Amino acid sequence: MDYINQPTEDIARKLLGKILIHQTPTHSYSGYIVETEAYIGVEDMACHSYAGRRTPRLESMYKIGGTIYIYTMHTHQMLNIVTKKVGDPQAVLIRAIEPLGGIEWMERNRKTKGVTICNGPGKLTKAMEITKALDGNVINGTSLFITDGKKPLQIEESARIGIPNKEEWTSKPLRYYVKGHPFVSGMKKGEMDLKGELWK
DNA sequence: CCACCGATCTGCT
DNA sequence: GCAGATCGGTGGA
Repeated sequence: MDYINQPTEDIARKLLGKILIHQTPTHSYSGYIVETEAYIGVEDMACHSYAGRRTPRLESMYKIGGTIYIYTMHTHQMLNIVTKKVGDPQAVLIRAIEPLGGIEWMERNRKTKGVTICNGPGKLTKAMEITKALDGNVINGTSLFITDGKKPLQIEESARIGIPNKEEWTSKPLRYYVKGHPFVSGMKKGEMDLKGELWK
């Protein structure tokens, strides 16, 4: 997977279906990525690095594509994969996964069962024990990995979640998800495809 | 030092 | 669909 020499939007699409793996000393967690969002850097009003903003907290975004960037808000950790070259602060936010391995431990970490264990950016990091300790490391370099998985049958686009008052950036279709997948955040029952026709 | 503000989540309408 | 909870990062004084 090339995290440097292609547009962030393309990387966000291609991450759908890939397998995210977190190996802790005691557990192995994994799941298919089913929802992502692209953040396009200094021109993107919704991006943390908008207008070249640079603070200690954002430093990882300025590193090489493939770097892990983890942002904390409202006590939740959010997992991003940095894209592009050094000094071009763009990233893809991983918003939801379909659990594959370590499901019982995910349920224990989240104290619940079913789709709510990881159908949102804060939920999946809690489920997989992903913490700020990984911030600044490179994907596939330490304990967090992304490997090839499946291909979505159909990719749906929409505006990003939770981005009000950012002019045209509020409505740009920079959110991508596997059409009909039950683990996508906010998925309504009527929009779910329960016949399993989600992947190629 | 202190006030402001979310790339959220949950629960209720 | 919307309000409230909740708290660390950030920037101004």
